[in-house]
Amino acid sequence: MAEPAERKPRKDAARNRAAALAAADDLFARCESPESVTMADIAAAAGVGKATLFRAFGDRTGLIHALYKARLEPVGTAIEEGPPPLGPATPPLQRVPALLDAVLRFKLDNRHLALALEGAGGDSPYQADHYQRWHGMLQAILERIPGLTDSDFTAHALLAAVRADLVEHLAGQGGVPRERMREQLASFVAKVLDSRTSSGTSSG
Amino acid sequence: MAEPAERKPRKDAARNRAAALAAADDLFARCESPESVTMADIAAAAGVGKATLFRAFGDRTGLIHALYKARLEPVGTAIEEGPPPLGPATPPLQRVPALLDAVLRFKLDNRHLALALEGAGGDSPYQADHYQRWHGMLQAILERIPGLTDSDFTAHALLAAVRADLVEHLAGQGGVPRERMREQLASFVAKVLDSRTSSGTSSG
DNA sequence: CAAGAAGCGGACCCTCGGTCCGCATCGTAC
DNA sequence: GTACGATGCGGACCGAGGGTCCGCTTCTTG
Repeated sequence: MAEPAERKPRKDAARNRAAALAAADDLFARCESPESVTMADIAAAAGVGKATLFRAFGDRTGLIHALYKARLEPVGTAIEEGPPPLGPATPPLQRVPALLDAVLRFKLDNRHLALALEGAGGDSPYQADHYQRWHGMLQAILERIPGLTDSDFTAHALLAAVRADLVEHLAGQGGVPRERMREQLASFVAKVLDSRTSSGTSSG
Repeated sequence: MAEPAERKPRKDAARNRAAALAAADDLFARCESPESVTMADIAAAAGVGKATLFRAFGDRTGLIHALYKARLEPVGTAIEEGPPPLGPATPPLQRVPALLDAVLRFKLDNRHLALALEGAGGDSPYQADHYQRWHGMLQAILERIPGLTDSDFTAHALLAAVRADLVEHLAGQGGVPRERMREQLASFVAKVLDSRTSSGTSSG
């Protein structure tokens, strides 16, 4: 009752929305810098007016979020309710690297999109729901590792290692091949998890 | 001879440049989001014309870089040729956490500026010289730690943990106090360094 | 002090995100 | 099928901000 909202959209509206997403997806994939893809470009490529974009998605970041969310859904559910090594049945010490590897692969597979999202506008990526989701999941898993402290910060720090622009820098300019990068990340995560987890907080 | 360039600048030019830097510094420190500080604002605050800014710094990112570089200089030299625990005389296992702590403190002390820089325009922060410098130093130190592999990636990953927007997120919205954050970072770095550094790179 | 170089500044341009409003299209009731 | 409101469409339009141009001022130098 509190939410009668959400009438089902009209047919043409749905079609236009889909066309916009497809066009945007395509443009972001092709173009070098996400900045170079303008809303007018997307509208033109989708064969709709600019206003249609803004009506459907609110603003530029809304569009990018919608795109990202669609791509992200499979990964999210795979982690939340899928089979091992990603799913909840996996013991934490294996699940953490699996999760980060999944995130890395996702960013490698969606480089331009991820870049567009994290570089979007100037509002911090840490506000975005998808980040909150990943961080929440990772932190929850970390918390189940005995002796590991500061799960909140640790989750942030680990996720920072797979930030889109870093991945792009390494894969793009750095020329680091995919598998090599996965190994390096795995090795790094292992270091964090393997260490004798007596908190070494040296005071001051 | 190959570089006759760099005539010494005219007096008023130097004065205006300094005024611009001071004004920009001030504005960035006051305003919430770096986005909200426009070039026109800076010009007005400095009492000069917009063209003077662009002549002196090339473009917006040039101005921010110049500001940042000035602030950064002391820290850079402290690491490169200062006394322990930052300077080169320090053994690697202590110098790495010292360096990262210095970076963290710097970002905490210059939050707005760092945010402005890393969020600047949309061009990756990994291209910037100051990042290259820090990464280079950190990697060089890491390389001197026996048994530690992938010093390049490790340096990136460690520096990612102190990225401006993460620091801002934790210190700002998260309300994490300064000392707490330093402890968490130290603990994280310790985990990376302390672990039995047999490279865990599982092949394939 | 004269002359030319160097710099100045604000009016101006362009791009781009975002909005407005008259018109077309859709869903529906008859 | 048709008439009629509601919903959506689209391109002209707006405002803001980065960056440039050009006639004028100020510094430098002999």
